[in-house]
Amino acid sequence: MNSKNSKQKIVVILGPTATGKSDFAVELAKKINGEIISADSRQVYIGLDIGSGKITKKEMKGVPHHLLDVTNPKKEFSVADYKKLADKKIEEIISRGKIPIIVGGTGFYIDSVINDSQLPEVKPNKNLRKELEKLSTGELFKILKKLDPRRAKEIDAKNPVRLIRAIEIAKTLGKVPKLKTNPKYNTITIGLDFPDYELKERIEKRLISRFKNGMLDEAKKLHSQGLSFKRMEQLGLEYRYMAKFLQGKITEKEMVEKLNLEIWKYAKRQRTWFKRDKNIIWVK
RNA sequence: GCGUCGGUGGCGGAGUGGUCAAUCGCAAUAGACUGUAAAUCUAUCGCCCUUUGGGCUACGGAGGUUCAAAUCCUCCCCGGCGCA
Repeated sequence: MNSKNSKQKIVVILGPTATGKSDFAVELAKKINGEIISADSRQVYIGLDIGSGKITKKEMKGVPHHLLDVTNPKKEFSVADYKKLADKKIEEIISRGKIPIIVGGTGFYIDSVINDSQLPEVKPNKNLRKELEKLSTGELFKILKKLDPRRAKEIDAKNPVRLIRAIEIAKTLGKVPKLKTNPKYNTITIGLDFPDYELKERIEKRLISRFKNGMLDEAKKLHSQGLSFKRMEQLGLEYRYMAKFLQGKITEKEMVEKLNLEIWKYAKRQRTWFKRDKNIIWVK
């Protein structure tokens, strides 16, 4: 009771894409003397601006923003990287006597921070992954089962990404440690959302305006700076379909149609993730 | 008008006498998520019944052949193409 109340307060603003989280956060930050920490797996990359919906300097209205532009898109970035940086930023903000406001749509990143998830300290092993990628999920599952029956029992046996990472961990640590969580902050979480038809409309309008604002040029520029189309496709959504278009794999019409649909589907996936947290205060 | 190819589930598209409520892809719906998370993956997906199961209605329409038809035959309707 007491210990809970003595915990530092932090605010989280989340919700599916295109719900106006950034603007909402700026207004709140001004009111409560806060600083914003972005929780967006794409906005961490330098140069992914229009396509990722990164807030502009002007839109920040003087409110400090953190964890935007922290790495090069050619490099891989992960939750673990995010968590380390976010933990540090939170402490810094608190030490300044201000309130940290975590804002974004990447649920996995947000949860890792507010739950203080103890992710296994095992770095990605490129060579191992390359080898494992050649195997079928059935084979991968067998390997994991031998290494760590406990983890094998609960893992998604058909998801190669999950299986490979689990094997990677088990190979170095002997097994995959049970995930420990231990929330260290007193978190208040606000969720922003809209009814389906309205969110779809917002997604469509936003996509049009992104193209108008030179999103395609941004993609071309990124490529000319050495970002491969393969990597761009990995980044998903806007970047994925612009990369396909720029390679002539799809037409412009297909790109736009596919994007509207895929962004909507993404929004629904985000909602599914957020449903697990019953403490979110939804504003619709 | 003649010829020809075709009309299949929300869409695309397999199937060409039985093992078909009908491969597959897309969409849709629900979901998972321990360093790729805008990523990756799963389930369901004609209607009804509580079921490993059963019933019903279905493959443009109407008849017919057959023990059995989405699959064969006849006529009709619709679309593409070719020739007039």
